[in-house]
Amino acid sequence: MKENKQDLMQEIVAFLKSRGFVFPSSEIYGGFNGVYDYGHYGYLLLENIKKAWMKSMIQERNDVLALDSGIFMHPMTWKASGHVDTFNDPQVDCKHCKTRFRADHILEKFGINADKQGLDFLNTELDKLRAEKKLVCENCGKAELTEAKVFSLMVKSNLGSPTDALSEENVVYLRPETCGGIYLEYKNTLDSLHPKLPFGMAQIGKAFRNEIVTKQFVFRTREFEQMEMQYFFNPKALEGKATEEHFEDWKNYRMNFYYEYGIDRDSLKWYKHEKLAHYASDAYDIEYKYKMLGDDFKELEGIHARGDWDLSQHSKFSGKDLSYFDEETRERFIPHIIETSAGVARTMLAFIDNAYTKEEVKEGEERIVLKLDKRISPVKVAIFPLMKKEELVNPAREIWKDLSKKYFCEFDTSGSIGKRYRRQDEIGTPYCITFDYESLEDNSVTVRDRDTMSQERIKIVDLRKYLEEKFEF
RNA sequence: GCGGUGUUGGUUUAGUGGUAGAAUACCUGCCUUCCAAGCAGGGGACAAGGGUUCGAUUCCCUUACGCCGCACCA
Repeated sequence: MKENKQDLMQEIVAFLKSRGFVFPSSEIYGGFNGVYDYGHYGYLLLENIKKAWMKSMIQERNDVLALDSGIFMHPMTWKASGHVDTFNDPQVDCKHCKTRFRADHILEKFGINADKQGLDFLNTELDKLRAEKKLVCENCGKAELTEAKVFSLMVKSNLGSPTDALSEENVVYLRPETCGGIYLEYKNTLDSLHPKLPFGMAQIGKAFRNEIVTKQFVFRTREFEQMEMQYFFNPKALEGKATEEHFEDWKNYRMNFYYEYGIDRDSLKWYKHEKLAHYASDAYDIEYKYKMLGDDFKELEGIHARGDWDLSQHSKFSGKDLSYFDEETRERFIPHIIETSAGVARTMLAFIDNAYTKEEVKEGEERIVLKLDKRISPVKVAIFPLMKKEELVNPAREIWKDLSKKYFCEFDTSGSIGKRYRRQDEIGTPYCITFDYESLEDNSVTVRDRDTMSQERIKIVDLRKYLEEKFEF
């Protein structure tokens, strides 16, 4: 099992590199830890996943609005959110065996609740334990633990003038999550688009974290992309839903997204957070069982009830009124929030993990197929002339030209026809169209299906209609 | 971050103190054509830096990156 896990992971990583999906960053300089680059097909796949998310979250709802906010934000943003002061892991090292622990975890073992506490508190408590000679290394047993130190997960920039940059008070950070932008543009959105509660704001974008450890391919990276939505509602609405109902609705809606795009139901499950942030009332994660990780479940998306904490904090720090006046209840209040937050790369990897299939085609011969949902396949249609002869190549190219106006298409003349089919199977192209000698006579082409490998003869004039039906969602 | 281990064409790998072979992929030509056919030809690699040595891809050190375990994951 362990060997399988490693093998499949390495196999898929090599596959994604050799087929132009995912490259390690800066490889010609020896590599750069914690960042990955996406090649042609990887980019197309990511775009399709993001489009699918936007369609589901915005286009097919009438209560969620789009946003694209900056990566740089006012420094106060992260003070209000608590990131500057608490978005870090206070660490304690053992001088003897070099093992590193989280300070709050050590204290919790002694029954001291140290969650989200400042350094002073942690060190005072650690000192007390040290004085009682209780503070020993869990690993080697020696009493040589250092004091708690902070490793900030926030990525600093040197934006601004040199004098500004020197001031600790005005450090500009790269956003560690995208939702901050939503809170900051909540008021402008309310004032310009006048949505009524309940409504949501959604955005996709990059975020940055100075992770101490980055491992397991694209699972934990320092630069990553998020798809986030914040849903604002009145928890006391007379006619409306209660918080729990909103929460259940969003849980179902998000889980259905993965079902609808073809992820196996058995590979998805809920994880309930037992330890909640002090402002949160409920928190669940959607987890996916990665075959390439030896069937380990890993977080895909979080759905969290955040109360009115975020808007209250930003209201307090900015001095601006972020409340909402409910015509129905004649009440003014700070809306509560349910957040859905998914990682783009993890989602992509889950789709690939789920779609990566090896099939026996003939005796002892297998093919690799990416059985992706048609809607997210990087390339929709590939067009081949049966042979590399002018009389076949030219009309085939005309078909490619026409279909390319509507779909992402490839045109390939190299190698045997079988080889070209296999190549498209590997990148998940749902349909291959072959123009042969017969086509010159009957104005028809062969359409070959990725999953069944079956073929149909279709009139060239009917191709658009045929594909439209196939891609009808 | 700690410990272990590794790094040879795009990918998968063989091998060596005297600068390397293969499979596959790719390109060209011929031929063939509906599921990775054949023939001929071609381009392509010892992670980086330093040391030992007449000579280092090979031995030693450092760094980078990967993998496994531990720890960590707002």
